[in-house]
Parts: sequence; C-alpha cells; structure tokens
Amino acid sequence: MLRRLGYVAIALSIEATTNRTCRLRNATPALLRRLIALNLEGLHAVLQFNVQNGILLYRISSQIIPFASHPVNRVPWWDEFRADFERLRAFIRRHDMRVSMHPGQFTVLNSPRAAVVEASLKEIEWHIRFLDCLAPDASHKVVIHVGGAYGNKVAAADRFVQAVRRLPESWRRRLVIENDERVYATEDVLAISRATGLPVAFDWLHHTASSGGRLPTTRTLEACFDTWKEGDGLPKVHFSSQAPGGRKGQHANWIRAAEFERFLETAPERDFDCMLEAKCKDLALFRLRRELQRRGMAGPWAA
DNA sequence: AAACGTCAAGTTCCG
DNA sequence: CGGAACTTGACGTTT
Repeated sequence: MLRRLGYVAIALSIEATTNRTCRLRNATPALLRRLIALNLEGLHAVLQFNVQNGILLYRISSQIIPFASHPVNRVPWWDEFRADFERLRAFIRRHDMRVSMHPGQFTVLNSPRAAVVEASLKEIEWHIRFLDCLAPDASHKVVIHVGGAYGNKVAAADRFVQAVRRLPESWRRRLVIENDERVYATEDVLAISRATGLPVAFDWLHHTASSGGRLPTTRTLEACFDTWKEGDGLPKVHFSSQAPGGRKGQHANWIRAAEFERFLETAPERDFDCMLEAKCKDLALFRLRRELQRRGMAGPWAA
C-alpha cells in the first residue's frame, strides 16, 4: 500500500527557495556562507509547508549548498550551521518525514576517466554528509544512476560495481540506484543491485520509456521492492508521466491520475513510498491527491 | 525595473 | 563532429 507521496525540491505554492546561488567567478566564502544560511532557512520553510499539507516525503535540491564539491567552497557548513541542522533534524524526526537527495548528471561513478570518477566521489561525499547532518538513519537516501555505457555496457556496469565496493560502508548504506531511460534498464539495475547490495528505486517513466511503452509487471516491481533491506526504510518508487508532445522520457507538468491508478494496481501488496517527478511539483501532488480521492481512493498518502 | 543570455561538472543521441 | 537535451531556476549584465 502507498504510504507517502512526495515531490522534488521546489514548492511552487510558497515563496521560499533552497536554490539561491551565485556565479563561480564571484563565489567567496563570505557569499557562499550567506547563500547557505538562506537556503537552509528556505529548507525549513519548505519542510514546514510540507508538514502542514501532509507531505512527508521530499527530495532536497542539490543546489542547497552552492558549489559544494568545488574547491572554491571551503566553508565547513556541516560545522558552522550545526544549530540549523539540529533544528531541521528534530523537525524531520518529530514528523516522521523522509528526505532524499539526487546528485545531478555529472555524478558518473563508472566513467573511464579517473578525474570524472574522482569528482563524482566528491559529489557523493557531500550529499552523504548533508544527510548525515539532517537525518542519521539510513532510510534517508542518496539516489544515483549507474552512468554511461562507453560502447561496452558489461564492462561499464562492472566498473560501477567495483567502484561501489570500494566505497566506505557509511556511504553505501545511504546509496540507492535508479533505472534510467537510455542505458541501464530495470533488469540491468537489478543485476547491479545483486552485485552491490544497493537497493533499487524503480522509476516508472524511465522504465516505460526504455521498454517501448510496455508497462512493468507486478513481478518487476516486486523484484525492486525486494532489494530494500532492513534499515533502508520502505521501498521507494519514482513516478512521472510522459510530457505530451515532448521528447521521450521528458517529464510532464502533471501526473495523469489514470496512469497512476494503473501503477497502484500493479504495485505489490506491500508498503512503499512514491516520489512524484512532475514539473508542477507540489501543485501536481495536490492535484493528483484530489483526483485519486474523487475516484474514491483513500490511504495514508491522502492526509 | 525589466529583459534576456548565461551558468561547474558528463554522456548520449541527433542532425 | 558540433550542439541539444537531460532539469531549471536564478544570477547578473545590459537595456
């Protein structure tokens, strides 16, 4: 049964933002410090808004710490903003919220280029550190993709597995892998999960886009759910609809309620959380919730 | 004050 | 082989 519904990064309903940034050329410790303070304040406002509206699942923007893995950012934010983090941490725990992060397309652990892998490790490191500050328990996840194929998908997948095996356990406990719409389909990611022990976040749109529009089976979803172990929290799914007229794999503004209902019918009889990836963010979540309720559906997600 | 071009990073695919 | 698309706003320079 669907427990929590969530959305990504931006609350369009309110003014608050977690995405203030600057240009690299004028990034100084003082400016970065100011931006981080404002973004953490924004995060607090967004989390409060979420709780007020019964939203207990949320993906934190990677822009919250500008240039976090770049040498220009020498601010020890985990230390300097300890008080803010403590406040946020207490809030998250009190309301049983679940937060996550999703490093961008530049995080490619299986790149054949050492410098790219090194930069990716730095990216993962700061995301892990951020969640460590906010929510020590490992159900709050950092979601990554496997990466490129480089003309030899088997070798590339193996490089990913080796890279993950070299990571410290304190990182691995937070990592989750997601199927993408081009290179690593759900089956590929499940195989990599077996080799690494990382749970799989099933992405509905990526799956349908990469399988020529075929919908997943209950067995496939079940296999993804089974990768979530003790301490990982409930299995998590990403859901979005194809943008009408947009290129394959492009996120639509809204979630199509009928499509979501199909997904719910396919989902195994087990508890899970669902992250909505719609361009209209929280507004899309509200609209979906209303439409499902109008169809007579109820559950903990309804709030 | 508004408009608009630009912004750290990688990879794939399209033209 | 160069450039758009991922995703997407917000910055900062120009008008």
